[in-house]
Formats: sequence, C-alpha cells, structure tokens
Amino acid sequence: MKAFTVGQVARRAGVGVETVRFYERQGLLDEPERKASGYRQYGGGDVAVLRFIRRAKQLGFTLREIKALLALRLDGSATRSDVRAQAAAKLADIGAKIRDLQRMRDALSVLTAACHGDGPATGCPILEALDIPEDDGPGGDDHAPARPRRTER
Amino acid sequence: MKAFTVGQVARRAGVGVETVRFYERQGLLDEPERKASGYRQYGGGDVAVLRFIRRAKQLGFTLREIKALLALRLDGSATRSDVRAQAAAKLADIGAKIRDLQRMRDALSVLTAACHGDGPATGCPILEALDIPEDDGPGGDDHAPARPRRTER
DNA sequence: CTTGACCCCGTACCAAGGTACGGGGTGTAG
DNA sequence: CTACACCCCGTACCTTGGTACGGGGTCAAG
Repeated sequence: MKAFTVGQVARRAGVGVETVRFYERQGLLDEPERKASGYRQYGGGDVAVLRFIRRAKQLGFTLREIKALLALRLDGSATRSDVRAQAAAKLADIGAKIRDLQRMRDALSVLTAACHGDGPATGCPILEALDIPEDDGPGGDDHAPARPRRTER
Repeated sequence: MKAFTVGQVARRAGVGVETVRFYERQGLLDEPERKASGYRQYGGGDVAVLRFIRRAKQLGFTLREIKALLALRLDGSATRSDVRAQAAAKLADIGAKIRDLQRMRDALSVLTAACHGDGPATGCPILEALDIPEDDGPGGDDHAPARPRRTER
C-alpha cells in the first residue's frame, strides 16, 4: 500500500505543501488518515484529486467550482448533463471575458493607431481620449451610484 | 470659481466618495485644498482626472498603470512614444490574456463535445480528462516547485 | 436650535488563492 | 546521539480595488 506524506503527495501533484493543507481547509481534499504521530497519510487517489484541481484550474474553473465538480464526481446520482451544465456555464463565462478583453483591445488599438509622431505627450490622442472635458450641463450626473442624494447646492 | 466637495466631485465623476479618498491615498489624485473646516475642495481638473481613471480602467489599465499615465500627462518632457509604449505593453498584455482564455475555451469545448448522453457522471469525458491516472514511474516528479528536496524515500 | 445630509479620520473588512512564519515534534541516516 | 529534513498547528500576510464602520464635526434650511 502506498502511503504518502503531505510533502510527497504535494510533489507528485506539482503543488506546494501549504497548498495541500489549504485545499483541505477549503474542503476540496478530504481530511486524510493520520499516523500515530499526527502525520497525514495520503494515497494515490489524493494525488489524482490534486491533479484534477490543477487541470481544472488551467481550464479556468475557480476553487469553488472545482469543489462542485469533485462532488459531482463522487455523487452516484449525478449525470453527465450535470457536468455538461457546469462546463457550459464556464464556457459562457470564458466567452464573456474574451469579448470584454477584445473590446478593450480594439478601443486601445484604435487610440494607439491615432497616436503617431513624437511630440509632447500632452497632445497625444490616447491621453486626450481619456481626458474627458468636463460636461457641466444641468443633467450631468451620469453614472452616479444609486444612493440617496440631495439636489446639488 | 467652482469648488466641489468630495461628494460633488464623486458624483460628477461617477464614483463613490470613498473611492475618491482611496485614489487620493493611492496617489492617483492630488491632495486637494482644504477649507477651514477641513473639507476637501476640488476643481474641474479633479473631475477630469477621476473620469480619466474611469476610462483607463475600462481599457484594462490597473491603478498602478493609470498612475503612471497620469504622471506622463503632467510631465512636460514625456513624449508620445512614452504613451504609446504604455499602450503597446497593455495591448500585449490584453492579447496574452485573450489567448489564454481562448486556449481554455477550446480545451473545454472539445471536452464538452465529447460528453454526450445522460449516463452517470462517473464516466463523463470531462471528468475523466481531468482525472489523470497516477503516473507512478521513477521520473514522476514533474512540475515540482524549485526548492530543496530530498530523494523520495 | 434642531434636523438631516454631508464631511472628517482611521481602521477593518471583502473576494481569491494562496504563501509565509514561528514554535514545536518526528523520523531516520550516519 | 546528533543532524537535518520533514511534519504539526494556528495565524498573519500578500495582491487588487475598493467598501463599510464608527465616532465625531460641519453646514444650511426651517
């Protein structure tokens, strides 16, 4: 029977010892058996779980979501469509992030293209585009947080 | 001379009062004049800076980077290419993030496509792909952190 | 002069995902 | 027996970008 210490299991999974303890505290990894000395004793399954966590993290899942996936894995009544639902949600999530970033990139590259030459930074279109002149009109309270507010004195 | 209180400047810029104080602490916003009572007094330029910060955040700049951009804006010796350099770095940064997310998305959608039917979750390709069998070979210490380590006992 | 909305300050707290520290016990090779 | 590496535990700390809290002062209207 192979039994690993926390350091061995960490090394096999490619994470740090503190991380293993952290995952245990977060409920991602079951509390292992202990030796008489109090040392944690892990088996091959624990290495698999740690690697699972690593891969899922690489796919963009949060620890909270990974915890749910691990629960599905052990839940006999869970179906594939449960797993697919998680994956689809994460795909939507990733897609939204990609679109956000693409919008940022496009806006910024337009600005960068408009900024040529080597004059003083003061007139640079990038800074100018950011530097919005003060809109002092009477309806100028755009984007104000939704909280109690008096009329401006 | 228009002088605003912190609440007024916050409302005009579309941020919270606490956020204005926070930006001041972070050095993004200069410490304003004070009235005898200690109340901060802002002018139109401060509103512009706060709006600048908002826009730059939308473009994906961190507060640290925005601080640098604000410094460039005021630095007479800064050139447009200084600004372009910042923008280019951020573009590279955003591009890298997009590619990371695209890789995640592709990997996950391949898995999702492979998981069909409605059987027990146990056999689902998504979970199986994550659940890496233990590679117990002699060279099996991949991805170990670079720190002092004894040979495995 | 009271009320209510606003302002002051410092400090604590939130999410996420760990990392580090310090004081102590264990395990084993030499 | 002595090293030395490893393990235990709890707690504090880190990053980013704020948000919340509590106790107190200020300002303008009624």
